[in-house]
Amino acid sequence: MPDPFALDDDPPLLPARDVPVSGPWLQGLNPEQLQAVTTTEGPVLVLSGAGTGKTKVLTSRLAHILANHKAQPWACLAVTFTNRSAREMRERVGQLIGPVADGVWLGTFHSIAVRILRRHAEAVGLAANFTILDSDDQVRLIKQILTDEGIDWRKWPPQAVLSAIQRWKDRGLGPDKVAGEPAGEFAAGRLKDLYRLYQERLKLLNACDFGDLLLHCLTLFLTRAEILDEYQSRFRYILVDEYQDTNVAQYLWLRLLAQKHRNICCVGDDDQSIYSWRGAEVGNILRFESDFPGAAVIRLERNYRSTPTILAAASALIANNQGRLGKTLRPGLDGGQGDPIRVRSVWDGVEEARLVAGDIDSAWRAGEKLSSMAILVRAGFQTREFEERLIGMGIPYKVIGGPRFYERAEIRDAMAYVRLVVSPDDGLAFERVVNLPKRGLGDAALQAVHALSRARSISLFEAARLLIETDELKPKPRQALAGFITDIMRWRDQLEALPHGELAALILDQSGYLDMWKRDKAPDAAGRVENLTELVSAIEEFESLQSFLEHVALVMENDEKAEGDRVVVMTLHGAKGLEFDTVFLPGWEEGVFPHSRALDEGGAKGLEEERRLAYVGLTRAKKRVLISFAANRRIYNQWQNNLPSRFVDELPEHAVHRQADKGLYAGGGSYAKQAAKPQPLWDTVKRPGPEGGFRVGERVFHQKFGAGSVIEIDGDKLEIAFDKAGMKKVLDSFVEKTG
DNA sequence: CTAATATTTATTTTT
DNA sequence: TAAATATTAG
Repeated sequence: MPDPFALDDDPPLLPARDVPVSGPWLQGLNPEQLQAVTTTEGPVLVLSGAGTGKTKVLTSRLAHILANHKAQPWACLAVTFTNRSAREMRERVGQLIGPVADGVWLGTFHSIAVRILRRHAEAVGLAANFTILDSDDQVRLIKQILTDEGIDWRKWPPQAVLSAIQRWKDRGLGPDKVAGEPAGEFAAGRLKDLYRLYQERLKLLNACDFGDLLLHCLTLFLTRAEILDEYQSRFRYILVDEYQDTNVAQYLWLRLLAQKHRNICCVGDDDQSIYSWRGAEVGNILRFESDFPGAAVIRLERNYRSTPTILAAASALIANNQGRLGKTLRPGLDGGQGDPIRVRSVWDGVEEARLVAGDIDSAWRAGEKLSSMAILVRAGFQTREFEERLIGMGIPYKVIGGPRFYERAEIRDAMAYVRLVVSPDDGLAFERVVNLPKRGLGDAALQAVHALSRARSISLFEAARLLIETDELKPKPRQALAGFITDIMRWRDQLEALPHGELAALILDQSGYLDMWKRDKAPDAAGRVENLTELVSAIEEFESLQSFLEHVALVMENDEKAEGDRVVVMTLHGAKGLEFDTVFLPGWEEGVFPHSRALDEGGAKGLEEERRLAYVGLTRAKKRVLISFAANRRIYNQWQNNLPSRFVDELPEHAVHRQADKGLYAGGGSYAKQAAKPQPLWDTVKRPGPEGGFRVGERVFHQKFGAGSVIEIDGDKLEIAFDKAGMKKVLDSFVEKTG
């Protein structure tokens, strides 16, 4: 394979003890980091606590290997979990040593697996152009199988079947390997059959789900020794990010690949393992030394992010977990102890939101950036109360973690059209859009298509094409279906002729799909039309429709960057890997956090994972942490009386400052001990507000509330009568004048 | 086939 | 509460 960035034809390996070429990539590393970077030979486990510079180590290490000509770029494999970290790593290595880095096999587990699998697809019974299913397709497929098998899918939700199958795949178990697994009562004990049928259907469709990417790779390696050998020989150096999050399949995959050269470096933190419910095995990191005898274990404990107080609190909290590899975060920054962690109790969720938003507001007025603050919640539903309050106060914010672009219905529909044009035999795409927009094709017509497709073992598209030649269907649906088929074929003919961006736009237009949304009067329809326009321009960025589809399958971007200066509101899971000056941790109540369900389902292990989540939350903060809990919370319409989270009591007394609402916990509980000492967190300085220039009676528009008229003006605050939302007080910078 | 009504069920979600 | 889904009446 010719490579423009080749260093040598066949680089001689340097003797292990040779003096390494030094360079910018070794600058500014502390002794432990330096050791982690320069111990290139043999297995290395880097236990990297929060904020100890793990990305720095990974990138410097890769740069070090390449700059010392220890291996060609393409003999290095670096795997991450997210596209975001892959991108960041690529950029940073590039900055250190230039474009040589481009040749490295650097990417997510899944993208690397696809790359390998495309080359050897036939060895696992697929064609090289196999498609990768999204979760909608998977559910649809399972639903079909359940129907075929006469299993009531209302009683056994397809989602649940799917997640059971996924857990098996996470553990590297194919349908033939689950024999030893408990059958369970699920779907009358037929779960294993369903798994087998599901896999058969996938093969028939020439498709894969996400789990398959890894699983098929494993099968490939285990059944074709020569292929395994090729990759084992190729990858002299392997680097793994977030090792604590690997599942069994990924672990086996890595272990196979690393077997020959044994130069594998895994970086992770057992204390930040928060994805076990998705198949991640902390065991992988705990077992590393026995799996790779002679492994060097390097601990990075010097934290360059948080104040000593925050570190003390986080360390004390996590010390309550059993079976840790054990690390102690040590402050690595100069400066004082920092502010104590504030723990505050409030009456209810509304008051909690008021308190937090008030703090944010005064910090903002004091000149603090909104983007330096974050509200981290346990579960999505908690964001609402904060949102309402922030809107009310006119504080710009961004909730991160909503539906992702490529998961929106309109985007998936549009992509189904594109898929169908690129590969008409894509049955799932066919089903998704045959009757969208409504063409008058109902159950009856679709049943007929399905029946024929099954009887002749042909695709749905093919079956439909035959069917419209017959009188099987009533005239109306027959016409409709014929129109659909000819549309698809016509677009297909234009695949070569038209630039693919134009073709995509044409498809959306002629299919009537775009029109469907344009005509829709629902409030979110306009946004959907916009999304579709955005999709078309995204398509234009790619070489071809095929490469676009591949990109989408693999890169379900969730990198919504908060544009402008905004407070971010997100889940604790979403915050992993990020940092903020000030972190608000609301909802520290038994049942909410730790979440009762985690406790019910996970028992003691579940509790430990919740505690790790708390640890992740605390260690996101550079300067300040503000924890709060409400005595009363309304959950699904009923009021609950909550006790403070046990995690609150696990924080060391010296690091916290407790503050209780007057009258709350007055009986002498620990929250009455320290009376509320009003103590402003930030100095209040008037923030220079933008000159509004609004007039009473003027018509304005607000993102959330819609159109309205100004009723009263109070400095930069406006009292507005919204046509739909009623009377609200908002900040002038949040509304714009209309016509 | 569609639209209106009833019922259900509420963690976390890197790809 | 409210969103998502299932049922049923038109």
